[in-house]
Amino acid sequence: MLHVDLDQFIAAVEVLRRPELAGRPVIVGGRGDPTERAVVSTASYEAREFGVGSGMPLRLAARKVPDAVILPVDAPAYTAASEEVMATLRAQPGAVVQVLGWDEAFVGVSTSDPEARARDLQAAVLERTRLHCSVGIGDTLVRAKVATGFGKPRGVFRLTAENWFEVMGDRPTRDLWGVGSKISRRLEGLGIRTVTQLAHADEAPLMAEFGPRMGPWYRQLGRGEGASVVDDTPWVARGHGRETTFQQNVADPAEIEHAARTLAAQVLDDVAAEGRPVVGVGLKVRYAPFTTKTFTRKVPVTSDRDVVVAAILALVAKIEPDRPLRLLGVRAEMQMPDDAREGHTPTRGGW
DNA sequence: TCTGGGGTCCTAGGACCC
DNA sequence: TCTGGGGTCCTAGGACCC
Repeated sequence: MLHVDLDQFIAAVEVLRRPELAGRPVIVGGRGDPTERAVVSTASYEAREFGVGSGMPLRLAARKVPDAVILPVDAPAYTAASEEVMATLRAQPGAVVQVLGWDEAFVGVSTSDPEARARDLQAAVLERTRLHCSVGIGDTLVRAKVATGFGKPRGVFRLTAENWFEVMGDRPTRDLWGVGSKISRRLEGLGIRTVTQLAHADEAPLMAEFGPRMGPWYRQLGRGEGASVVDDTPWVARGHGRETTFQQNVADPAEIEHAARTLAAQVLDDVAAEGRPVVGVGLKVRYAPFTTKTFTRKVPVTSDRDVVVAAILALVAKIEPDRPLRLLGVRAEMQMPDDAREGHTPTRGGW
């Protein structure tokens, strides 16, 4: 199968509608104001030259690139561009498309010449959307996904059982899709630093460290193995959440309750648009400087907004008084339809 | 230079029941 | 007379991804 990833997607969409920005360092994040609490969503390759990347505080990015063009995040524009890209992929003969986000998808195809297929796909996307993408070819989802990174920008790369260890074997486990900084550090505690070491590790210590599901799964990841079928079952959201980071920390209970009610109203609008009842609520708070706590609570299946708001306010009451808040988030879990996909192997946000 | 916002899934531990 | 073992449900927290 193929994995398609648009190159610097958000920055590219911005440059398309402002051609004069081509070749300039473009940084997209927050409301486009580098004095605010926000992070970089995407930086153009020109900006990356200065060491700017996704997730970096906008303030810091602005200092690194003094003449950067800093733009606000315009989600509707990216959604529209994304839909055109995905429609292009779906229009490919025999293609099964599994969307992973605004700028990514797996594309299942059967072909004797995957590289040619990948080039065709890049050409089709470029012609219809004027956007460039990179394509990974793999015999599993994991290998295709990892392969794309070697194809960037605008390239094609193939990763299969044949060359997996040759390409990935000596790399740190952090380079795997699903291994972040915390897991790679815990793996190091077990004496596992490289992909090859993970692939050949004993299962028992992995299970003891990560549990009965995740332990074996990490080892499988080290081998690049796992699902090899692209699944285009429509995605059904488990819930919706809204959160805000306060520009100044907030301690006033009345102000906190007001913020919670505002977030709850937005969440309930998103939930209502799906037409499924609520089965649980959650509250996330970040106390200054940066300690995060979550509270959750089941509710009897309901579509009554007042009932949901009351449940959320009951969680608000658990917030420690007199501790300034930096962030407040509200979430609602919805009842899942009986036919929704579940019980798949863990990919943690990956599918 | 302090660290967004939207999601998903897994694990541990306590409560409760038989 | 202090006490087993199994199962399920719920909450909190952690980790990852885009």
